[in-house]
Amino acid sequence: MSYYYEIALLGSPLGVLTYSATTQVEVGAKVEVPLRSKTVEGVVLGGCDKPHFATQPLVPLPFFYSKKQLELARFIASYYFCSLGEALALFVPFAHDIDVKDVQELHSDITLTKEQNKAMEFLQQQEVSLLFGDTGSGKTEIYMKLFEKASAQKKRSIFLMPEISLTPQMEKRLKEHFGSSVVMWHSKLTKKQKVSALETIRSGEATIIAGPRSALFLPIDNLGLVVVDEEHDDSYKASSRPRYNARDVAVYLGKVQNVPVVLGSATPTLATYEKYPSFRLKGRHFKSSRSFLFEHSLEQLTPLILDKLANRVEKKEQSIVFVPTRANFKYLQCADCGEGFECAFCNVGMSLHIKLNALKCHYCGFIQAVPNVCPKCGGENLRTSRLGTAEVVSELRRIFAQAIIEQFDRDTVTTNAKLKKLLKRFNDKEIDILVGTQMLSKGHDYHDVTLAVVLGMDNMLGLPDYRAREKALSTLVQIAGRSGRKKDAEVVVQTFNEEFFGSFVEDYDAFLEDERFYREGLYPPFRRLARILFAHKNALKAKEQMEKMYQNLLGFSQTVEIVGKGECSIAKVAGKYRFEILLRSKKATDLLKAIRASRVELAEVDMDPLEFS
DNA sequence: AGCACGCCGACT
DNA sequence: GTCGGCGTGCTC
Repeated sequence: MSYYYEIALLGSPLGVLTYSATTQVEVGAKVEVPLRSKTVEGVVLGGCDKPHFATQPLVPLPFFYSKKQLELARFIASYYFCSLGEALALFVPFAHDIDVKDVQELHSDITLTKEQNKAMEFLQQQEVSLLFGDTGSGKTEIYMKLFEKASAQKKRSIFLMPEISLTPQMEKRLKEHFGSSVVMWHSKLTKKQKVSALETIRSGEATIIAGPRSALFLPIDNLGLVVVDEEHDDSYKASSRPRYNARDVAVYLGKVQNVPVVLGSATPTLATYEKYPSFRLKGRHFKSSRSFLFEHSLEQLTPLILDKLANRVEKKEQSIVFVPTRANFKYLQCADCGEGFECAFCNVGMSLHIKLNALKCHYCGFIQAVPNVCPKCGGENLRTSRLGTAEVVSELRRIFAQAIIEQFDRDTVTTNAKLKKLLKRFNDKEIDILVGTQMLSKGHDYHDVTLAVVLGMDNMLGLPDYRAREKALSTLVQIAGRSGRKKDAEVVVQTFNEEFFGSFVEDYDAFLEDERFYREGLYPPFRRLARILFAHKNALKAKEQMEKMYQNLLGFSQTVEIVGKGECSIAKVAGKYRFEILLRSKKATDLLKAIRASRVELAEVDMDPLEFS
């Protein structure tokens, strides 16, 4: 007697395949199956009739995906256009299908202010809601109180944060109140750590499961709440298949599990602000004040900035300097003939890294020696442009020889240990000036910063992205929020757009209202976008597929607008030529319908895209 | 004729 | 995605 089952292959873009078994196997069971000359893992989706072709046998494994995990995976596969196997590969299965213990109740000494209490009560009444609270207004305490309330109902909570790098300090903070009821989960855990984390979840000891995107996909019973902190952060969007947005998947998870979802931010996206009811939590419970100073200048270390920094160094106070670019300079160019130094594999300029004595491509990692003369005209006048963190650090070290100045970006902070060490040194006052990229703006606590210098805002604002204003302003607000926690602080913003930043930096509500008019009828959240990418090392092949899909899409002109098609703005990355189609519609379902019916090979669908290069 | 490389299609 | 079959083209 044989049984036949449809199997989704984990991580494979292939469709469902049929395998046989001599005994019955449960739906959701993890199995091993032969594929070609290899053994791969899969998930049983259901039984089926004996097929007309010969089948191979499956081997059941002692792991199971729950009905709800399967349902969420189906949503991801259909909305984000990947195979069910690719979607299921995100999930962690149960080690046993039974044996779920009671949730432990949490008790902490957290007391909320009147306003925080009001916020909590509001959030508890909504299915999905936004906690729109200024940096330092006490959002985290509200989350913690919500976790406590959920545990009183014998329910557990998922707490999402944008990046692994933010987990250590949040872990510390959570554990101060809830001890071993907190478990952190992220992809960088060792195998052993993962096993132990899963054990605490299974045993019922873990009541709060916290981490970045991947924390959404654990086998959690008795879920009572999902909190997405820093909901505005682009890190929630996966940049490879499945290109899901963890914030949106969290909302869907809440719907599937019938559990409230709380999104929190000091700088919420317009999308979230428009879509969900929000509670506005104003003010900061720090007593210090913050003043803004706008300097109309191109991106550089001006006398004003150096003067302010000198003043802080003298007073033994701490400063942070934000620069949106890594390396010493983003570009190198021949001043005689204008020739730029492009990566051999990508259509992007190579960045100058003086420490490596090399030009490096920030897209594919290709490295080449720094040329002495222009390879095109032989000219010796090579010119750098677009200041980066490394250059700011070396200039500041030259100017302030007595001060300790450190770099804080992806080039220097390569491991969690380095991050921890750097943050500890900064908070122990061993560092005077911390120079960094976006990393600097992301939720790390600096207690005693009295000066924040913000460079490059105009470059961010000028990006060809409908969210450029939102991104630039939220970055500025977030960086400003890192300063002035204990003592009064100054924020120096280098920009020619004082009008924009000046009007909104202390009034994000007003920005959201203004932004609504700018986007109405054109951009999300009022319209939905999908970007279809075609990448291939043969440019013609990529282009042909784009044209083919374009033709197919023309049939949907009633519901879906083709905003543009052609070469991507970065036409080649890692040796692959890239073409795109950008689609817009009033309804996501219309986009999905049109894409489903028009899809061709090579077409990589990016729903609700955040990247347009 | 023998082999390396690259493209294309199938995978149960 | 990845493997293997096969065709092209170069070398012995």
